[in-house]
Amino acid sequence: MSKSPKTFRPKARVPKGLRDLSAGMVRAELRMLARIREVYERYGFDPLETSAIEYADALGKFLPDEDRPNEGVFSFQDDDEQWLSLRYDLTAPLARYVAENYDGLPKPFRRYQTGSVWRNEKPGPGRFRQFTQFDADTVAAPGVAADAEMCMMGADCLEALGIPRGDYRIRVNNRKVLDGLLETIGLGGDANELTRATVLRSIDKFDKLGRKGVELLLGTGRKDESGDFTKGAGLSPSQITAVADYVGSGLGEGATTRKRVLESWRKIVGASAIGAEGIDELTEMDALFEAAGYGLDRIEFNSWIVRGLGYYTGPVFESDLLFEVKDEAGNPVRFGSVGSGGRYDGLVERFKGVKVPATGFSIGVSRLQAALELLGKLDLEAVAAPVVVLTLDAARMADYQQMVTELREAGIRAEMYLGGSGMKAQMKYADRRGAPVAVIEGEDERATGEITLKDLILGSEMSKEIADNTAWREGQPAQVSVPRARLVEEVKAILARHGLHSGLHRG
RNA sequence: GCAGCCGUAGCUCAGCUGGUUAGAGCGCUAGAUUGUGGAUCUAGAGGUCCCCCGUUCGAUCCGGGGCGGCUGUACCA
Repeated sequence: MSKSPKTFRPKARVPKGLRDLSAGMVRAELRMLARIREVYERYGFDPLETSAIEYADALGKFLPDEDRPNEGVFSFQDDDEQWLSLRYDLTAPLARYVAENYDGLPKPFRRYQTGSVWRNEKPGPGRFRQFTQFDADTVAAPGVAADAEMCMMGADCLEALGIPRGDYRIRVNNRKVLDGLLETIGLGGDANELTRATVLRSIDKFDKLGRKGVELLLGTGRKDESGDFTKGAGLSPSQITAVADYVGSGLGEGATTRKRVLESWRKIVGASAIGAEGIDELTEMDALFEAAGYGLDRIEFNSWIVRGLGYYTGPVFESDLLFEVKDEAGNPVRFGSVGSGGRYDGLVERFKGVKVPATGFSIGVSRLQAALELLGKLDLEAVAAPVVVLTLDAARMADYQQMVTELREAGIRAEMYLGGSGMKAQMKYADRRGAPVAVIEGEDERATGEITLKDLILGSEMSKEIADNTAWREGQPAQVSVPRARLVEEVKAILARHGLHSGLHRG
């Protein structure tokens, strides 16, 4: 029990679902963004930035009310009492931007955008409350060529990020096909809207639960591992069979080509006008994929891709990683899609009252990065640490400053030690920083007009063979004395020996 | 949101049927070594035992509530 008066000490902790990114992670993300940007630029998209905060009503759907102002989005009230929200994706702000600037934009309007988005929901593996997305969208393009382009570009991005062909798949479906299926089994019309939503959500879970699980969800319901029960759609046995047959139709021996998949779907939903339209659209996309040489190893038609309800109106697609990801403990982690998109013809209409067809693709950069990190495929060490100039004499700081400046002017990443500890600690600091070279100028050196350069990379290797500390220190391994005037050249020589160019990048 | 498990130093964890000063390993800071990274030895710093309420003479331990974490599920714009 503390008897001292209470002093308030805030607990230092990052809010849940949010995280700090250290140097390696930030650099890794920047590199990922650069690679995606290159692909988007090559496809002819232009950058756009919009604000992170929007009026809540402009984002739509999640209008905060007094009781539950934070359902899904982070919202707060401005001075004038208007509700503001942190953007939860980059598409809704795009719709606002397009509506606001409609007359001045070239149409079709093609833009890419990256940035943080925020969602007030439960975090999970690779799922954060603040995360980075990288979107490309084409607005005012009615034909499915725009959708096909998104799929191919998505594949290009994943490969540009170092994911080999075959380790990912762009999975494509069409909401019109799903609507056709529902119509075919007698679930058309306004009265069945809720049931339709439940059926679509069940189909979406095929990947996770398999045919058996989906059939339970379509029927009476399903109990999960924790004993929690999910209510089913309550379909009849024949309806369940029809849906399950459709979901299974894109798989296995029947799916040797995309055309085959479309043929089997046409048999199931072709009688419905909307279903036939959806299949015609996918047929057209297939022709474009073929013309561009994007085979089944990159893009497939997939019956269980549904995506969010009440949003997409035509082709929908997502990119999935096909290999298993395991966490630190070796348990498999289910990562969800690392990119997704589709056609949304109604978003701009909210503002303008006229339909503006649009399609887009969004890469979940943070989630993809988390997956690559667990795979050990994230390149974390591509920037060389700075050369460290030791500061052994407080009265000679100007000399050290001069050395650092010379190195920097030569394009070498360098810093002088700015802490308050002695030489041993300074060496430890240089070591921990991963510095390739330590520059030492103490009394001894100054007397002779020389400086000591210590090759820390070489020294680290040599230390493995030296058992005795005294010998290790007295031997002063991997260090040379050189004239002060040759500082830059000699440091460069050591860096070159380790394949480092100027200390800025690894060779 | 719902369900299950969990919550003790920076990290990984001990801890007596509820009893006075809560421990270890690793890590951190420093000394041994007038100016040298690893190893070794030594010392030091670091804890409202998640929070609140209750039971009790007394709670890190028992009960209730809350918060947080993990897993499953729901949702995923």
